[in-house]
Amino acid sequence: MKATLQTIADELGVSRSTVSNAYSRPDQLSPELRARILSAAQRLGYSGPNPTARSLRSGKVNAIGVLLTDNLSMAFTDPYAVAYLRGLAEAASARETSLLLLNLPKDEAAGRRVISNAAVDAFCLYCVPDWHSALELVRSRGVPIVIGEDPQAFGPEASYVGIDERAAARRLGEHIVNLGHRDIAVVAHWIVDDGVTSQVHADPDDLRYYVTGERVRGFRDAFLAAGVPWERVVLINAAANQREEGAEAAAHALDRLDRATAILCTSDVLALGVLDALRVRGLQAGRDVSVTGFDDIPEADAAGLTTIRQPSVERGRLAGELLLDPPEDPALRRLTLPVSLVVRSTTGPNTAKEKS
Amino acid sequence: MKATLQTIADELGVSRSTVSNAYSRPDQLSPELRARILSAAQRLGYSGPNPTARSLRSGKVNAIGVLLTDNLSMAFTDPYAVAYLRGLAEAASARETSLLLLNLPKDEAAGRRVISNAAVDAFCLYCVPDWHSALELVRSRGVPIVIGEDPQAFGPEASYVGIDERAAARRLGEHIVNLGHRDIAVVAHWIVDDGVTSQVHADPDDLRYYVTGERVRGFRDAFLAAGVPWERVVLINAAANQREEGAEAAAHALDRLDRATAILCTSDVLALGVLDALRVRGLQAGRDVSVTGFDDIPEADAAGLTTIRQPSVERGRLAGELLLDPPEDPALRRLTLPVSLVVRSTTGPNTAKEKS
DNA sequence: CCGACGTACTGTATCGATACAGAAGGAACT
DNA sequence: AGTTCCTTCTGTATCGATACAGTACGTCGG
Repeated sequence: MKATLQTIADELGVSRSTVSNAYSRPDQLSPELRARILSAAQRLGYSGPNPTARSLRSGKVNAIGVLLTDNLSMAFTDPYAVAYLRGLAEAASARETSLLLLNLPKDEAAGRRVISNAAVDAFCLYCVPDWHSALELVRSRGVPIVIGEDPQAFGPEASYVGIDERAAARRLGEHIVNLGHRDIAVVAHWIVDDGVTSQVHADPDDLRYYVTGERVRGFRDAFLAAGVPWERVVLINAAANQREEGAEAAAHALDRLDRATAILCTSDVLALGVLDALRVRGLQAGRDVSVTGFDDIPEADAAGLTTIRQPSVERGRLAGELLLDPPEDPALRRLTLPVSLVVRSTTGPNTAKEKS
Repeated sequence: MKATLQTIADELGVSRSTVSNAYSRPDQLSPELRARILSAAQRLGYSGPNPTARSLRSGKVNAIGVLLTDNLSMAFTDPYAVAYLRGLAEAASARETSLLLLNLPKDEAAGRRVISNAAVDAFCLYCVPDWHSALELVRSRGVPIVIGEDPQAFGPEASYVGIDERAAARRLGEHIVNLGHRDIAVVAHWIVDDGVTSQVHADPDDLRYYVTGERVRGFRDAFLAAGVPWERVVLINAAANQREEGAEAAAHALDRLDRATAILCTSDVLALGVLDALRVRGLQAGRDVSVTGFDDIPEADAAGLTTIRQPSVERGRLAGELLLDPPEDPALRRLTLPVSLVVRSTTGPNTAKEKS
């Protein structure tokens, strides 16, 4: 039989309310009585108010639900995701709030149960496939939501912290075409049925994953403005957002007669893999082939990678703050953060002979 | 006014129990009525039983609390920790249980509140400083606990999944002394007050962090057995378990006249940093200087690092299983997993001229 | 025709706390 | 002395569900 507030109250002959106050509102009772209560609690092995009961009554859980797809290790492995989570955890921790990691299993019914059963004050969605079936259920829970990707995904009532993915990607594309590149490959990660890293013919509007789609469309915007038709661009699907897949993907751009002179990637992780592939082939990034990434993860600096810097930690931190201290003004709940183009050594002028 | 079970019950003129059964025990009512209930719920914007209330009544939360020190990014950055968490999440997810990340803040009172308020069915402790003040509170919560480090930390009632750290380290030490090395440095991460990477004079029994202490003691066991006194060993404190600090620490072993011919590290991450430092100095690992790690993280293979392989993912998975499906027999709740010595290219015979 | 049984649903007690109105008693002020 | 106020504690209602015993009603074998 576990001790409860009532156990302590009976022991000391005081009311349950008073014992509750000893924990939750110490100013409501005399210090002496409070000391007696706490020592009786210690003696009886009572470790403080039951969190579940407290949550039921007070309506607060002090937890944010973080939705992760079943590919959970991605959330820990991808440097951008780690940075985001760190920012989120910082904001939460500062408010004595914890993160509940909700790993959505493949089975749809099980996923619905996980969401329904999650005791949380709010949900944070990031890196969640935007077509996932359980998302509607998240909204129906009626708690605050913050999203980090498609600003339209949940309608205007959801908070949003993101960047203008497309405009940012366009800046990378412009940088590349301004350097004179015309034989261009794009390495992107999205979901295709076979899940193999390979060259594909795809319309950027068909790519699953909002972020990937926007970034590729941004590249295309730049190419079209410079007179490079999309058909001339080699689009390569990376089966996962991993360095190895980036290297794999690069093979499709490098090991052919009309070798690309520039490879744009939808993430730094993929770009690092592309750089690996260059190294293996004795090619020099920035001279023989230009390479760009996206995100500016810590490793990008050491690799000299030209990329878009985005405030990843800040994104997470702001997401947490929007959930826990929402501003009155709805406009302030939809934040688009600035990014910057970071030009390093992996991009340079096109030195290849111009095709006839 | 949010809808509850009662709202739906009133709407349809049935009892609250029946509505509850529609969600939790579908076999207790006719399919037709259940369909009517679910559709009324949809109409009234009811998203299923309130998780908090359900938890209060049923006594289950479907969450495991994972204690992390305030250095939260470590948990996501350290490859061993990531692997462990992945295993834990796998075991939890298979049982529709989520992980509640409890980030203990520096402030002690706040840390106690975080632990007290955590609605969890069990706690998992790993990578938590063993001297942390909040740990006693964890035990007093009276829920199952699994620990991953010092098997004695919580007494026999806590489950335990670990390895024999000391014996494993001893195998590395024996490998090194068998190769003829006598001028040895040890790079270890523990907590000292100034938090600077530097050579120190310390007794292995004084190192804070159980794991570091055991591993260093294991090294010493091997040295002593081979006749190498501990005083001859250079012990270097790495300020953090990070690659950069490993490189920094290596300087203290390499940039001196009596250069060490072998450097043993308490983790692969540190060892990778030591290898970086060798490379910068034009030294070859395994020929000029032998280097060992610990853990066998994925990067260790590529680096050719001699190390101890331990089942990191498995450790996490078993921890989750012990918490969620505890075996009857208490002996089966205390698991010591096997490890293996993996000899790769970073260790080799001592080729330095023997000191006079 | 009767008792046993199964199905479908109901009603009340309960999980363990907090909120809030209120009571008792003493101090302070007029 | 009477009023007000403050401090300190009490008592009841309530948060939103589930457990479990109980009821109503049909079915079925003997």
